[in-house]
Formats: sequence, C-alpha cells, structure tokens
Amino acid sequence: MFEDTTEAKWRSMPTSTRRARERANTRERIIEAALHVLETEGVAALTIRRIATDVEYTAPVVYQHFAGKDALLLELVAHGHRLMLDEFRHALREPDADRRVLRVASEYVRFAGAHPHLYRVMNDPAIDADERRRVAQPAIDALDELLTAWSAAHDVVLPDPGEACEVLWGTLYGIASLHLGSDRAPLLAEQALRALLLGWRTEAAGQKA
Amino acid sequence: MFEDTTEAKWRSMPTSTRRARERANTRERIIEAALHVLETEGVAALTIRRIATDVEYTAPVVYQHFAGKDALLLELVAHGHRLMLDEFRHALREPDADRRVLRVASEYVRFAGAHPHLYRVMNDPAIDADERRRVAQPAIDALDELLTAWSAAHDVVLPDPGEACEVLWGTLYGIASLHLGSDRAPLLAEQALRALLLGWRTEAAGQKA
DNA sequence: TAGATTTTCTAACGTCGTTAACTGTCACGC
DNA sequence: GCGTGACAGTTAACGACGTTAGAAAATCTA
Repeated sequence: MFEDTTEAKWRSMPTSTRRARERANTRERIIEAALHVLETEGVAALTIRRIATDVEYTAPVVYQHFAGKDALLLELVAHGHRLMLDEFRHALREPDADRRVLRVASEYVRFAGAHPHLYRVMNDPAIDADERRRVAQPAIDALDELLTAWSAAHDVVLPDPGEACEVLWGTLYGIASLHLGSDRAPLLAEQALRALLLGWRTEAAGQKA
Repeated sequence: MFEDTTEAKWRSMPTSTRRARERANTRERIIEAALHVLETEGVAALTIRRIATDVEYTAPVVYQHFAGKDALLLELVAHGHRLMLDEFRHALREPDADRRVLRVASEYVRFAGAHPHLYRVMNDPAIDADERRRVAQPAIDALDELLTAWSAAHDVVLPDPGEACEVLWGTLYGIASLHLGSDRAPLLAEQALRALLLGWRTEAAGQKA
C-alpha cells in the first residue's frame, strides 16, 4: 500500500543499463518504422500490427514502449516538427528580414508538400490539440522570433505580436493544407505573405501619421 | 448485354412513386440523424450502427441509401457548406466592399466555431479531395465573387484573381482551424484580412505609380 | 390468393486498437 | 551449479468498426 508500486522497475544497475539501451533502441526503431510506413504508404497503412511486423515483433510489444497509438502518433508529430524546423535552417540565415519571412514561408509549404502524410498527422485534429501545440512549440517560437525580427527591422509596431504570429501561422497552414499536392503552393504562400507584410507595414505607417 | 441492366428498377409507376418518396424520406432522415450525432457527440460517435439505431433501423439499411460511409460523410460535407453559405447571406448584403469581406470572414470563422465537428468533417483530408472541392464549389464561388467585387470597388487589379481567392480562402481556413475553440478567432480573421486587403491595395497602388 | 419483388434483419467476415495470460530466457543469490 | 524471480515476447482473445451475404418478412402484382 505504502510502497512505490508504480514504476518500481530498474533497481539493479549492472545489467539493466544494457537492457535500458536495448529498450531505447527498440523504441527508436518503432518510431522510425512508423515514420517510414506513414511517409511511403499513408496514414491508412499505419496500424500497430504493421509497425510491429516491420520491426520484427508482434503487436503487443509496441505497448511496452508507448501508452497507445495516440502516444506513438504524438511522437511522429514531434519528429515532424523537428524535421521541419531543420529545413528552416538555411532560410533563417537569410539576412534580409523580408526575404527571410518569405523564404521560411516557402520552406514551410514545401515541407508540407514533400511530406504530405506526415504533415497531415502533424495537424490531425484527432490528436489532442494541447499536446499537439506543445510539441509544435519550437516551430511556433521560430515563427515568433522571425516576425519579431521583421517588425524590428522595419520599425513596425504590431498591435499584438502574438496574434500577428497566429495569423502568420494560420495563413501558412491554410495555404499548405489546401494545396498539399500542388507545386505552385510555395509561390502562393510567398504571394500571400508578401501582401500580408505589406499590409502590416502600411497599417503601421498610417498609425504613425 | 444491350439491355440496361444497371438501375433497371422503378419500372411500374403506380405505387412505386410512394415507395420512392418513402425511400427519399428515409435517406433524408439518415442524413439528419448523422448530422445530429456528429454535432452533438463528435466524429468518434458517428458510426453506421449508431446512425441506423437512431433512425430505428439496423446497420445494413444505410447501405441501401449510400454506397458507404464515405458517401454519407460527403453528403454531410455538402450540407455543411449549404449551411455555411446560408450564414453568409446577411454579411453578403453589406454595401461597403471592405466591410463585406471582413464580415464574411468573421462569419466563416464563427461558423467553424459554432459547428466544430461538422467543420472538421467538411475539411477532413480522409475524404477525397476532389469530391470535397466539388461540393465546396458554391462556397468558393461566393468568395470569388466577393473578392472580384472588392477589387472592382477599389480599382485594384489583382495579378491573379484565382490565386488571390485561394489565398483568401486559405487564410480563413487556417485561422478557423487553428482557433476552433477560441472566441477571439473571428477578430483574428478580421485582423488578418484587413492587413491582407490593405497589402493588396498598396501593392496595386505601387504598380500604378 | 399465389407468386414475384422489395424491404429489412440476422449473422458473419476481416480488420482495427488493446489487454490478459502464458512461455521462454536470462541475471542473480545461495 | 542451480533454483528463483524478473523480464521479453508470444498467443489468444475482446469489443467495436465498416461492410457483405443470405434468410426472413412485408408488400405489391396478377
């Protein structure tokens, strides 16, 4: 009753370190297999049994590493955002603030087009919205910084920077989702953001006068 | 071989008209039941058996009216768009072109917030994209008209009206999806579109000079 | 009323996520 | 060295899903 019944494993250190390593490795392989199935065959093929087979196990072992399918999916979402953020790296080094925003926008939409199935899971409403937002936070923060730097570069004071970032994000998300297959999507996103940024600048200039 | 084997039903007119009417009625009741379950309990509760039970039938009868669950869902999507377009009615009567766009934008996002589950099904990627776009066409056309009228009112020639409409739609869709629960979503959408429209005007003014 | 047709139901198939219970396989204490 | 316990991994199953085949019931035609 008073013992720590929950999580009372991993007491003997010696051999258990190897076991933990193996455990972590299997966990990682499951994620990779899931990611591979998702990207190559779509979300419909992404079943627990299929993933387990691909890592040469039976279905129940997956539940030793993840609480359920949702937890595994969330891991894929997080992975997806890390991947996307990585694609932003070059674009984020662009010195010109305007072009930087446009390049990131283009890169965002391009990522969605390059990984349609992953992108859809990343924004799947079936996955808990809060958890999804949590794992997406690094990407959101990047957009936030991007916009802050832009407004600083142009001496533009946005009425509410947080909301402006949401608008930016929403615009990208909308265009990316609506034109997942299309190859003119990145240009569309650039065009949209060009107008949006210009609008913000004009708005701010009007305030000043 | 040369006979019309497919759809060779409804040969005798007399009583079959009543039957057809009953058939159509049942079909409508199924849609309504499905809509009710969806809106009140979410997409997870929307199963064929559940719908059938609600109209006091057993599951297989649903398949006499719809080819499968996808076909039924598509009907809900179409219904949703009709509903949404109806909500636009007042806003579309607004005389001022700018305010008209903003009001429709606000109404779009408000609709999404008022019918979150239906809205999600309306944009569910699991449903065939082409068919989804087909049933959404009336709504898209309305946005198109809206934007055309706006650009005419302001003497703005958009480089590509079609793409501009996609941008408009994408922005609304993104913001609505990202802030489904939030009550400040309509304001966010208005803010976004205000900036976007201003950007387009400024852009066009620059072209002219 | 007898036969044909159409509606509706029962039963089942295969698949899904998930859990329980069994079996083998090691590392450790005596 | 050898039992003992913890753990990995398996098999089998549960309940729910979409969907289909075929029996049963209701209805229409003649």
